[in-house]
Amino acid sequence: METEISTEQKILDAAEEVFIEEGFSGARMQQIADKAGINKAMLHYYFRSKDKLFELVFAYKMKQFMPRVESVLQNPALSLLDKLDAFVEAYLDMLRHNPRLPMFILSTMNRNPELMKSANIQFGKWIIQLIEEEIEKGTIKRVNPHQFMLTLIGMCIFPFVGRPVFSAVFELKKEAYELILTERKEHVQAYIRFILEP
Amino acid sequence: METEISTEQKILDAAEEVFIEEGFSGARMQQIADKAGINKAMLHYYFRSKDKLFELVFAYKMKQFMPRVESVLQNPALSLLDKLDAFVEAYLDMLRHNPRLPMFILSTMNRNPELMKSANIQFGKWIIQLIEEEIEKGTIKRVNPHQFMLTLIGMCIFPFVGRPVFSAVFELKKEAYELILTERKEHVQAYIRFILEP
DNA sequence: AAGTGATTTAACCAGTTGGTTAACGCAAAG
DNA sequence: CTTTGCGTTAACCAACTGGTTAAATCACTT
Repeated sequence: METEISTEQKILDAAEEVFIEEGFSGARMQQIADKAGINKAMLHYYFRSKDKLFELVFAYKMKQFMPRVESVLQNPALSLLDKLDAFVEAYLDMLRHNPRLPMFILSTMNRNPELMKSANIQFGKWIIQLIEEEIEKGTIKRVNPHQFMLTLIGMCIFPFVGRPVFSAVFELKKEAYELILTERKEHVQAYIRFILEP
Repeated sequence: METEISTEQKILDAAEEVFIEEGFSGARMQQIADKAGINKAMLHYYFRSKDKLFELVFAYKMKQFMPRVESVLQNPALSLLDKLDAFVEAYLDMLRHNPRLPMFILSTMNRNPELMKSANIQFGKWIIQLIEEEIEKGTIKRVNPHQFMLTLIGMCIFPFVGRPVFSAVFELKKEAYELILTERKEHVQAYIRFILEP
């Protein structure tokens, strides 16, 4: 049985694909219409303009990109190490299912930094505070929280945004790079423990 | 005294700025002409087409982006740790002078992976081989060379491509982020020693 | 001064782009 | 059966885009 997909949703799906592949200025309304299997005028009927359509797609993708970790972070039964482990686990899984997401968000934000409004931002402060508390308590080694988080997030994201360059420089074929991505989770988690465990 | 700048060079400089700011599809030939202070027809007189002009700019920027480390890597007077230290030192300095370079290269390569031809690629193999040799000799700890290099390069590049997102999430103002970039070098070098020193 | 080749300009052009419009189809409501 | 309002379409449009052209200007040689 076929699930009915509304025209609106077909447009959003197509727009997502095209914007991620081509970026805002590279994307063409006609291309989105074709991919959605509809008339170009429908795009403007449902979403007034290219800008509006892009805003919606971007906000949706941004939500996906920002880790939803409030519940994990606030779970008192978990140590900081366990929390970070869970974060890396979930985040790397999500990225493997959306490998082009990071480049889409990062490159869009680079040309349009004010777009950040559409995102939930709170968890940054929480993590920093959490790290500082644990350092005070002496349960983890003393590190610079921002430098540490920059490295940690970079370790998750860079394999995806840097893939073409990295696999060219180190002459890694598709399968070899896939293997690296598979093993990345353990590697990052080992890094966390190695850096933080007293 | 004023140094004469050829029209050709003025165009290249302007094209570089515009392509880096806007990307290929976002860049406009008229904008490049305006920035170079010349007529649009001159662009086509000196460089046949937008594609040709972009290719030149990209190849030039790619050369800048790829670290030139042959001499350092092959200097037998330096230990691997010293070589990596020197690499990080030089590379982070270069990036601080060209903060938008990484995003330009990475996003272009993501949409156009075959452009890699224009780059010198050899140093990847050398570094991997070097790391494996040192592991054999027991002078550094046993690590997965590719995972290690992915982390190391990511540590250098991510602060630049991820800046807008990161500074928003952690609510870092310009000065705070600049400080982090300043301290990044030491942080990366400390990481290298911490991971590799037996 | 006239010729010559490279450089520069304004005007132009055809194709593309985001966006609009007016008519049409069609199901539900009256 | 007619009306009403949403969904859909083809045709259209003005602005913009990369690219061209023919004439003008400049620097230099003869």
